[in-house]
Amino acid sequence: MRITKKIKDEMIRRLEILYHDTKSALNFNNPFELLVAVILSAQCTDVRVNITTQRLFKKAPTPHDIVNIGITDLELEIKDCGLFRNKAKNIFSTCKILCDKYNGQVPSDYNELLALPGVGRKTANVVSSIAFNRPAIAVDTHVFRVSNRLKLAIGKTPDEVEKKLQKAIPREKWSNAHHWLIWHGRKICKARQPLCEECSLKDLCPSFMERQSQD
DNA sequence: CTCCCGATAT
DNA sequence: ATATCAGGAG
Repeated sequence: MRITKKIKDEMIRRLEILYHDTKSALNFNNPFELLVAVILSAQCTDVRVNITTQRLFKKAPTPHDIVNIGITDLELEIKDCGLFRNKAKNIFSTCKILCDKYNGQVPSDYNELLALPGVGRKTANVVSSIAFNRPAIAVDTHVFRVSNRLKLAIGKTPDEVEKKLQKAIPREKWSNAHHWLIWHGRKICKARQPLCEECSLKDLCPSFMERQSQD
């Protein structure tokens, strides 16, 4: 069944009320720290990333420092986050580029962000919107799952869901809505056992309706 | 599509 | 035991 524009607006309205004061769960003090944290966050909890970055930035706070400690030590530093060989290689290469091309700074241009190794659309959107205040909806695992369950934006890929979310949500709310959807996914609309009974959107949610009518 | 991958929740 | 965790590259 199709979800009307009116219902989607009501979903957004309720999410905004519920999660209006939420922000990034990743700890960072500047765009560079955010960039590294987001690269590390792939297939890893934010709690684990925050423990790792705190330790890492104490030893190597700048791109230059990370290039100096080298890939092998970097691998050991970030091992707990998983996918550590890929992440270490990407963070190292990205830091080298930041030093060589950008004077040790993170570029604010979207396409330049996207061109960095280990930076895909999701990471570029997060850095772009949080660090540089550009409207963007980063579609991570939570945003993807919640959007599909609510049928707020249906898609087989994150890119597809991103495009549909951009149509469903006014541009000035994009960056905030990204956080509303994440927090809803973390607290209520969880991957394994969603807390549908506690969900303030259950009367609007097609997935909950379907689940109801089964038993 | 597959591979990368340790920590954690269920 | 196994699904999942703020994905991206080949």
